[in-house]
Amino acid sequence: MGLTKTEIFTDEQNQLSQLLKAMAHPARIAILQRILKSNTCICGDLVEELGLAQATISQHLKELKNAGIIQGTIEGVSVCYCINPIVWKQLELQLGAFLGSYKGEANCC
Amino acid sequence: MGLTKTEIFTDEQNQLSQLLKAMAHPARIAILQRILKSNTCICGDLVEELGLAQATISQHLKELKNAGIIQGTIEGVSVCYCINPIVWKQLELQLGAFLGSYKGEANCC
DNA sequence: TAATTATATTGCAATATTACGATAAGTCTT
DNA sequence: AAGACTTATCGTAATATTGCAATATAATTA
Repeated sequence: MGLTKTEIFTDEQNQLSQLLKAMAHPARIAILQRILKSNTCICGDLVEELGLAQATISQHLKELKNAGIIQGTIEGVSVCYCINPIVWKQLELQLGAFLGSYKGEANCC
Repeated sequence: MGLTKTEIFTDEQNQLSQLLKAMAHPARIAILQRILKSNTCICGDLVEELGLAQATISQHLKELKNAGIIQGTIEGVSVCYCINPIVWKQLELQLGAFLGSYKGEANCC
């Protein structure tokens, strides 16, 4: 096995889990935080700032890009990455609704 | 390799990525949604409602429990799971701050 | 055009995850 | 205690992820 059974879940569940998975790595959180901080985009600064090899950073960026969370633009020699506003907003809404649907303590456990 | 370099990240980054990872699977999202819906807890209903084997569900529950997102109480023959309010709130805050720190479009890409 | 710089891709080894059957462990009923 | 029932754990096979060196690709500069 070892293969997630996506067929049995809703599109929403699969989609949300994809986005979460893309963010579920400390390096990718660090990358996103870095992008959020320098409101402007960044590029290979990451390789210096995080302690990971260039190939590894590039791979993490690719995953974030594949998930649609960030987008990259070629800027001369380097590449400039930034948040994809649409996906980010969607994530914010979806996650907000999900997390917010918990109505504290009450009855259980 | 194949081993995440947690040493080089902050506790916050590692912790948040752990929580996200625990939720980053459609089955575990489905489980959480199920728990959120029946505000009360649930148990082996999941095995019937999701189309996964009992061992698989049990494993997913264990992961959610290990991450601290849910907690289980033995209730006679069955086990009752529910949200851990403290961790949930923390997640809500941390993620809210993270996602909310993006100040739309502006300059880039 | 050649050298330089920045990023992407490939190939690989180590480790992690997913799913499940089989089985163990625990609780309840009789 | 014996059986029924629920949940956990173990073992295993398939697949995915992580990280990096090496190399390829692309743009800029000399």
